[in-house]
Amino acid sequence: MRAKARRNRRDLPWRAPPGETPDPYAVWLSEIMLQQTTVAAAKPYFAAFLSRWPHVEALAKAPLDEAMKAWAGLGYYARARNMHACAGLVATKYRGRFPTSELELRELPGVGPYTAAAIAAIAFNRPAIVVDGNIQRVVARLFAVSEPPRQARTRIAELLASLLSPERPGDFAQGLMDLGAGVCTARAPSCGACPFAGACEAARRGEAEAFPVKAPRTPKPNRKGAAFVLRCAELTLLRTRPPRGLLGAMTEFPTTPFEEDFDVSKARAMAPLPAKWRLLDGDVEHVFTHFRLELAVFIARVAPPVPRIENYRWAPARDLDREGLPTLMRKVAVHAGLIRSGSARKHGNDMESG
DNA sequence: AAGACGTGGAT
DNA sequence: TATCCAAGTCT
Repeated sequence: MRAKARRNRRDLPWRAPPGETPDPYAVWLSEIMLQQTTVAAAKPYFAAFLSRWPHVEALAKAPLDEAMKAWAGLGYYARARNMHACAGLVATKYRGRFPTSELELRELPGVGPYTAAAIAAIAFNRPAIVVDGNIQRVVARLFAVSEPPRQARTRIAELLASLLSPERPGDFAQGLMDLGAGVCTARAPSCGACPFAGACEAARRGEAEAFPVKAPRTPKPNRKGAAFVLRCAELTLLRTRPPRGLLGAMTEFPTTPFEEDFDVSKARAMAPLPAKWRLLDGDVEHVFTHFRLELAVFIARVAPPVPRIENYRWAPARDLDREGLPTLMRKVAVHAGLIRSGSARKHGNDMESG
């Protein structure tokens, strides 16, 4: 079993070679990036961050907006704000060394019950009970847990702890996560390849896919709004969103609020300045976690000299990529013809497709 | 306690 | 096209 487990081990950039101790900073950074995010999406960001900020004190010294720019496109931007605050705290309060206890880790911004346990187990080999989405699924199937994971989290943790007390908590947690990611998958699990199939109640019933039980989902409302793309010479008008809430602290084109009953015909009055605003054909469509957005895009051009507008700034339209726009705003830029749809992202290497 | 909070890929 | 899903946290 151990040999097999080693063979099936995923080789990931934040993992230390077998037998070696991983860098706590890299473990922490990867765990923050992987929250609700696929491995494939996190990889290029992880590489870019580690290369640019090789240790926690370097990241702590970086201006917040630089960290936000580097995070742009990954989503859940509160993670980036908390990440930066956490780096500052570790650099000062802990002199650059991450605390090793689950309790202290849990107090760091952006570090919840899962991440605290994961860092304690993986980086410090502490006997923490690590329960992520993969492990919830594995345990829910093993015991045919009848409640959705969110309600059953404590019970799932207890069931997991009752299984065994692993010698190497970090390897145990990561092994279970790999099992969930590659065998005990959400859809079409490979029970025939699972070493625990014989002990699995869901598999015994032949209904592995029925677990974990799904919570009823709330429908996504539709919201509307408008964005304003203003050009002056080779510059375009940008601003920074408020530090909390949707896309908090991220760069954007001026926008209206996003509302269900938004009236596009009244949008021009909300523009950053009076101009000959032209409504572009077609909306920008974007799906957030909790609502769909149809964004109308207005464009206008003003003649130099470049007007100074409080709370706004002008940036070269040529290299908007360096502004670190969230995906919604990239779509606006594409729609307005400022950048091409295949234009290289900060970390991706996707080529122009047309 | 339950909603807010992004994005891209797979089905 | 619609829905689901991916190493959750904060309020």
